[in-house]
Parts: sequence; structure tokens; C-alpha cells
Amino acid sequence: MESLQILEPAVDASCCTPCGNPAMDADEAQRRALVFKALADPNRLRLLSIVKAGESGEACVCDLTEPMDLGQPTVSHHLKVLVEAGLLNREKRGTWAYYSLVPGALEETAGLLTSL
Amino acid sequence: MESLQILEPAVDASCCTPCGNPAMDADEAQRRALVFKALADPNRLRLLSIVKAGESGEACVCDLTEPMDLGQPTVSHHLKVLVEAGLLNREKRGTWAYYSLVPGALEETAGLLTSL
DNA sequence: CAGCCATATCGATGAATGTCAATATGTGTG
DNA sequence: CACACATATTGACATTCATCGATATGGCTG
Repeated sequence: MESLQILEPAVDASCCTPCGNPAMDADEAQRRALVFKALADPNRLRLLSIVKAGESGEACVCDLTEPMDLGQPTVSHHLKVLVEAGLLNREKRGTWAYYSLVPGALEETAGLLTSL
Repeated sequence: MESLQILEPAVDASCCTPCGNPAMDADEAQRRALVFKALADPNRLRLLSIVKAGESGEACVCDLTEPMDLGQPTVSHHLKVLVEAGLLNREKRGTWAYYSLVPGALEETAGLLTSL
């Protein structure tokens, strides 16, 4: 169970793809594909959406399991994938685990697309 | 071989997710996940990047096969996935097939993220 | 028309992935 | 400490997917 690489903020902060440069190398592609892999599942997109739509900006697993027509272990698995992709934050308070969007992560990922 | 749904421009043109709405339903998630599935492969990201970086904004399969350390059938397959996702355009001229970015498609996909 | 070239499709194969049931971990409560 | 509860992990299974070799399609040229 090696943990996936966490998306570090500096990855493309220095504008590594200004207009008209010689395309991306294989390593860079590998790294960027990790985030999109995490987004490539309908249930994970819904999880992100539900977390974002929540009042407090966070949700615990129980809140997420109910509307998802999935078992609790499966939801837990998806949340782990989203955390490892750098999209969600996990904070444990008592028995509950609260998940929230990593600030700016979605915007940064969107930037990966427009600056391809 | 049922063709994947092509992303139609009107899908979210009417701002189906204004700030703070009640999260996305399963169908919507399914539809949106199709584009991210297409982006969830390093080789496809590179293909997009190479096409975009090209002088004329287009590239034929032979131009794309060479730098990709992949066989021609595999590159052809990836290109098909990208076309079906609505990200690439295919234009056949003579024996060659030229692929180009669908204008606005990347930006629209980026919008799917920021307006989750 | 025969043959070459660029590209697409097919069929098979191994790897990755989503899902579940069972179980483990860890925390609050009696 | 024992139990209940929320969440995570494990192991198994079915499905999807990336890749390849072989072959098909379709256009150009002699």
C-alpha cells in the first residue's frame, strides 16, 4: 500500500507551460494523470460535490454513505483516493472523520487543463 | 462498440451549478466522469499536449506515434477516446488523419471542476 | 488493377479498479 | 473493563482498460 503522491502546490505554480512550449514529458503526464484518475469516477465526483455543497464545507462519512447507494467501506475507499489526490482534507474529531475540500485544489486542477 | 456520448455544448451552459446548490445527481456525475476518464491516462494527456503545442494546432497520427513509445494501434485507440470525449477533432485529408483540439473543450472541462 | 502507405479495427492478455463482506481499529459511554 | 458505534483495512471477485500483434480499410501511385 504505497501512498500515492500528494499534489504539491509548487508543481505548476511557476507556469511550467506558457503558451507554445514543447509539450509535456512522460513524467509530468504521469503526475498530472493522478488527479484526473481520482476524478474519473462518478461516485467520487458526487462525493466532492456533496462535500462542497454542505453548509459547513465539510461532511463525515456517515453523511456521505447514506445518499450514495454504496457500502461504507466503498465510500471510505473513494474518500481515501480523493485525499491522496490532494483534493480532500481529512480531519478526525472524536469518532467521526470530517472531509472538506482542499482550498484551491479544484481551481489548480482546472488550471492543469487550460495550461496544457 | 456503442459510441460514447459526445459532450454537447449545452450540458452546463445554463449554469446548472450556481453557488451552493444541492450537489449533483448520479446521472450528471456519470456524464461528467466520461471526460475525466478520458483525461485519466498519462499518454492521452501527452497527446493533447502535443496536439496543442503543434505549430498548426493539429497533428497526424504518424507525428503522434513517434514520440509516444507506443504502437500505432494504441495511439489510434487513445485518439479515438479523446474524440469521443469531445476533446479532439478528427479531420481526414487524403491518407492522413489530422487531430486538433476542440475549441473551448478544455476550458469547459475546467469549468466542470470549479463549478462542482 | 496491383501494391504501398497511413490509419482503424479486432481479439487476446495482463494489469488496474470498483465493489462487497468480513474484520480490524479506535473512540466514547455505561 | 465491556460494549456500541464510526471508520478503516483486508481479501476476494468481476469488470474495465491499456496494450499489443494481426488484420482490415481506404486512398494514392505506378
